[in-house]
Amino acid sequence: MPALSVPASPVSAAHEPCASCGARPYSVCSAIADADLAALAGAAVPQVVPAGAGFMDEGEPATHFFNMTGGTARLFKLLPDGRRQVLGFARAGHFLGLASADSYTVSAEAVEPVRLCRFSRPRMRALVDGFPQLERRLLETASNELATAQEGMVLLGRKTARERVASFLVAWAAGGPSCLPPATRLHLPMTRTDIADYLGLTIETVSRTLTRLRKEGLLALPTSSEVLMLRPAALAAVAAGEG
Amino acid sequence: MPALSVPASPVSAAHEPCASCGARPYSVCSAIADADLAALAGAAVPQVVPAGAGFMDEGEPATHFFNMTGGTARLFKLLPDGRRQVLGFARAGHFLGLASADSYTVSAEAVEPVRLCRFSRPRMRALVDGFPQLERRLLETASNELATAQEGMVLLGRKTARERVASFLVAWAAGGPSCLPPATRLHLPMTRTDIADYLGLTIETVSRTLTRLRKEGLLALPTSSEVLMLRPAALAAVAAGEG
DNA sequence: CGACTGATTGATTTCATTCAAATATAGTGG
DNA sequence: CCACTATATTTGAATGAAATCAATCAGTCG
Repeated sequence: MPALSVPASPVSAAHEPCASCGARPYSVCSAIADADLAALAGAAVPQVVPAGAGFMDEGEPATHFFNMTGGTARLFKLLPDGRRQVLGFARAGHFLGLASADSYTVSAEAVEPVRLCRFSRPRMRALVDGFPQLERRLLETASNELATAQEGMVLLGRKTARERVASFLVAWAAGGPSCLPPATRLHLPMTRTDIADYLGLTIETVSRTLTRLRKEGLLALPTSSEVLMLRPAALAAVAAGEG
Repeated sequence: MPALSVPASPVSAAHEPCASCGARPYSVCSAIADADLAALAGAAVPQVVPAGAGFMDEGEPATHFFNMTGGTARLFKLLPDGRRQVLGFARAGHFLGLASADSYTVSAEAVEPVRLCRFSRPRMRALVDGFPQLERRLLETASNELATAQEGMVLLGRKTARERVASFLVAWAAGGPSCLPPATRLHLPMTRTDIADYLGLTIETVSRTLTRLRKEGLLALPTSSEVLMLRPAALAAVAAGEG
């Protein structure tokens, strides 16, 4: 093991990134001041997860927290017979692994290649102890996640297929970096199966519903993974349960 | 207005309660040590909410946090046309009002008379600043709520009516003070409409499903608000998606 | 005791699912 | 580059679980 000295260490390139991380402004990491970035970088282990691979397993010991810096992941839970509920899709800035339990309560897989920073529990604990604002930020994050999940319950419990699909598109459009205006041209990296499992529907119903919205002129489907919102306000109205 | 003196104030009876509060061990208040209870009691305003009354309104400015000390409340969200999704039922020890937003994201009404302590935002902020363990406890609470809501998404998105009703009963049985073993005799203070709106079903389906579970011998219904779990393990299996 | 609200039961309908097939897209090796 | 295979998506027809419509039954409270 090397001595305690650090400034300009051999792995400085790997410790540098926090300062230039594009996801930082949108993530919990923004709670750490520029001057303290070294501590953050020292705890973060960058990692790439290839498309389709899982990196968090429901029921397994929760050894790490994850902060997404790129790509898209699906969060989901499985029933014993294989039925799947996708809880959401995570993009850059999303913090994963929050759970007071010592096992993960959800699973996560990369939809498209994911870049993330891994924090071991002990190191995360040390960070939180050293930077109390970080804990406040985590609480804020957890509260937002909670509100999102509760919105998900409304969608799954009380919305029609049409409203669910519209809600998904509107939320996805708004879900980019929070400073940008909602996009009207969307790229959907996930499959119809992912969408169906998120909306509590079947792939056939998702497909039919998209076709219907297209025929009604609310959107266009240049390819199966591209959506052009032609009447965003109308889609938002449908999503809200008014259309 | 009285002077700043406080110890043994005229309202000492109202400032005493934290020490003898039955809900404290199960609530976020357990983060505050006995020695500091005065600070807690100074911030808490006890309140009684009569059955049927609301005390938190989605969309209204989030001026307070609430800590339930008795009774049962329903948390819910409404769609513009009146469709309702009940997000959960809160009992003693439940902390309400968590939201990074400055407006409430959910509404709350008393199902049966509710006792709670109200904390204004500024006072809560002061408490959290003074007792960092409290913030940790809040994060823990929020994480648990998140896990519960995600479980709710699985229920609403992928479970059958039968599985939903069984899940509700099993969760309600387990939802008492966390130290007690799950009860097999349940009292349900909420109406079938509340249950239906929680499970994403209609009252007719809830009623029919309960009748079916009764005919199958999994439970008995001495009155419409009393449930006797005759085969708790079988019910748990149904709830988990195995029955 | 009637009027009211909430719960149960029955008959019918409907929205989404399931089953089935066709079409489009992506990937691979010749 | 293209044929060929595998996978994903779309579309169609039939089925089904829960919703809706409708009526009865059971408690509660002036």
